[in-house]
Amino acid sequence: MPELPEVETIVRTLWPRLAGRKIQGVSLRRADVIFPDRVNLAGMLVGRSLADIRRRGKKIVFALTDGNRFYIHLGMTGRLSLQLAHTPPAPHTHLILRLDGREIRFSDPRRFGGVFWLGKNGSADEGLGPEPLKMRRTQLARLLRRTTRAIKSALLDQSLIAGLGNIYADESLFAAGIHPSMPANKLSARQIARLSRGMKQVLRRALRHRGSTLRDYRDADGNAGDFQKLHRVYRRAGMPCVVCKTAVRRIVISGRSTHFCPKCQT
DNA sequence: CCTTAGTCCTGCATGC
DNA sequence: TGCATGCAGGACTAAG
Repeated sequence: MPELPEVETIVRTLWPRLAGRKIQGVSLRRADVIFPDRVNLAGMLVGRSLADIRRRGKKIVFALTDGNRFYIHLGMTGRLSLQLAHTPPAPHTHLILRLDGREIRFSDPRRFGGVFWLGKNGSADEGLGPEPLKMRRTQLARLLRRTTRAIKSALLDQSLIAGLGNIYADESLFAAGIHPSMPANKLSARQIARLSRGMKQVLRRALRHRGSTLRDYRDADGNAGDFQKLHRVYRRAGMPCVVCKTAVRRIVISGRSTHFCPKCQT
């Protein structure tokens, strides 16, 4: 599932090559991936140029030179790719933006993702907490102090911290040596410090490895990431902890599978 | 406040 | 071999 490192990698592979390009045409193959559904996307996009593409949380935010903006959320299985126009589109390609000889294509088999029109006034920050890589330890402490939920659950809450998903929440908690069930407001100052550091370290490493490809994720050029090889707990239930050899456990928190080492995480 | 369960959806793994 | 079933989960909603 694309989380912060995957989404950031897509933006980094997309934007440098698309700066200023004009959208020549729009092919909407499934109208129900557009929100709100009344938006005439083609009418708003054709003839406009790309002023910016950036990431906010897990959103890919497109800015047009006329001041309008929209974002794409990839959900579970969404992909955004830059391909030559003559390449046959992958199955479940819902939206195509034709540029010069190339196209930006949005595909998403499971359709948990979508294209969200913001217009000139809508904000991509809506519903999102701060960026984890820009967060200071004190800010993290402030956020976590005011909730009693399990820390794992808090890390997944985009309105608290924007960009972590199931993989990086589990990996961050392992890096910090914190049990995922621990109530967020019970973390010691020391644990907060370890989490602040561990979370950023995990995200930066994942960025360096261009994200994690378990099945679906690819960057805009179709390349897989390789951080999945460095996962220390995620989807490693029953396998020995890389630090202490204790079997990694899998439990369910907030309906999400959660992986941790019972010895290293307390 | 919190949690759980259900919803959306398809592809893949499993089991008979 | 082929079918049915279960599971994965990001974000949201409803219910308890």
